[in-house]
Amino acid sequence: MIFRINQSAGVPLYIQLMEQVKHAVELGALREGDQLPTIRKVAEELVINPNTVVRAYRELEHEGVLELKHGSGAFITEPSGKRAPLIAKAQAIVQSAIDRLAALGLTEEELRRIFESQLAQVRAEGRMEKQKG
Amino acid sequence: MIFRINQSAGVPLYIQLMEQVKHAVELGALREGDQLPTIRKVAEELVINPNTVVRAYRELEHEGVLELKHGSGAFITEPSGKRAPLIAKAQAIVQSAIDRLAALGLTEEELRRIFESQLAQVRAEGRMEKQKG
DNA sequence: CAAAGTGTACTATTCAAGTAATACACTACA
DNA sequence: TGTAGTGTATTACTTGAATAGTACACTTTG
Repeated sequence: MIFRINQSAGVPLYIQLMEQVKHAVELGALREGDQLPTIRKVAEELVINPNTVVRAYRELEHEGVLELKHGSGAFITEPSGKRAPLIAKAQAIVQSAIDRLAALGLTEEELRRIFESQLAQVRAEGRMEKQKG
Repeated sequence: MIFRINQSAGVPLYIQLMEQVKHAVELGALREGDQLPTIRKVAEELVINPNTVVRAYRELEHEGVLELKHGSGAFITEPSGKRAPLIAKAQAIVQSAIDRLAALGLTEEELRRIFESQLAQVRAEGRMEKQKG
């Protein structure tokens, strides 16, 4: 598991970390029992404070995604679920769309704004699932 | 111009407002000379503090997107540019992708994570334009 | 058993976002 | 000319994110 964070995104770092772990689990890249990188190691690699990583891990534990074992490490507890193929399919769709958009010469910022705008549209129309399943 | 904000998104409200104005300009929905809703009106509609709106508008002014005219209002200064058709095309691509994804029964959160993950991918590979043009 | 590596627990501090309330200054318009 | 509606300015406060540093407790491994 390799984390990528964006310091200037406005989104709290611990949220970014949480999202990435969740995504890896949803995709099946992380499975039940897998060990996550150490709090200290993550903090060191990303040059952020260990407390920030602690916060992310602890919230994930609270949500039942992983388990923190005192003295030994953080381990995934949530089974990858049957949705993994669905997520993989969705990922393919997104990838092809982003590829086309990148080829058009769009900026990341422009792309983000378009994405948010369209998402808000779908949300407002109630066409988006609110809970898994 | 109608604003939509998401209080629980983690993204600062003034940033959300800025992004939406920029997007409207990029898309050509807002043109040079168009007046934006009043600071007080926006604050009232969204039930947020006027200072937050002021901040968004002021930063947009600083970026040259709009002009604040004391006593009269906020007006777009930036021409819509030749990129409008490009943005419109991009928007169509995104819309069709999101429609397909929504139909799959994906959650907004799942979709966001997939989007961020793929975007990070493209960014890391340097396949994304960094400046307009 | 000892040491290294892990998570846990504190306290203090800094910074940005957002709220709240008030007063002021300029402009458009009847 | 006045008044309503606009942006401007200021001060104070609350909250959450993130940093910084230190000490402690548990587990694994040699």
